[in-house]
Amino acid sequence: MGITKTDLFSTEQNAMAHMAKVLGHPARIAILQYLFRSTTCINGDLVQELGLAQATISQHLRELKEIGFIQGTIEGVSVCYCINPEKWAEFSQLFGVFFDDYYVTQKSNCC
Amino acid sequence: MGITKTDLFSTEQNAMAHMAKVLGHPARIAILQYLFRSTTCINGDLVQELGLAQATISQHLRELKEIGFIQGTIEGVSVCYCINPEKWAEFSQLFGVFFDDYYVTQKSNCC
DNA sequence: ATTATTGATCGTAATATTGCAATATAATAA
DNA sequence: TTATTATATTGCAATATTACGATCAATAAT
Repeated sequence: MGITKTDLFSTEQNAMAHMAKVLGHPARIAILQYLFRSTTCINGDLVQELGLAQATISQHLRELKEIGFIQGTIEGVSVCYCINPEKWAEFSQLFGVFFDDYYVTQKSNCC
Repeated sequence: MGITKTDLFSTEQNAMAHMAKVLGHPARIAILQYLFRSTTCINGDLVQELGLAQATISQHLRELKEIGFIQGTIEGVSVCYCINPEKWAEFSQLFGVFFDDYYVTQKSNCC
């Protein structure tokens, strides 16, 4: 099939999985880490930095933007991309809660 | 293509992405959350709990086990699955560091 | 021994993802 | 206007993922 049965799961579970999925590619991890440090934040730099084609980078940027990890501002001919601070904090918290939930709700370690 | 160019990225970036990718499916999120709370931790319960076929659950469990999120112990005919505490702590920390890295290394918010 | 029961694996169909060349678009410069 | 530069989109090929029926291997119950 290849299609995920999203209707079997809660909105939160689907959202969590979607967020993780977007982080599930090394190019997107690398883009985010590059944006952490970038002062210029011009899209074109990324094509130099990573070894991927411009079209491929553009696609990854779109995915990161769609879910909200990053935001883009048009600056003349180029586009300035950077982390979306509000969303970043939100996602960071969601992941934290997910991982901590194990410690909070744990009943017994039966194996 | 459909193949990820892992050689373009660091071991850490690939590891991070792989970990996120495994979390990138709602069934696997649901399985983990179920294991948080389970006291019996028998595999078969998951087939009842989620609405997926046994073969599908088994595949998801394998992925979770391969990367180390969970561990399985054979108990006669059935298999007892639960969170791997050491790995859980490790992965939790890696995600934390990744998200916090933004705040630590941030130079300027240029857009 | 025979027959459930449990869970893993195999094979396969349907769909998704990755990557890139080619092309389109949009803003500025000459 | 025309060229140039920067990014987005489209279309496609290759590969990966998701899901499940069928089957297999191992133990348990009869």
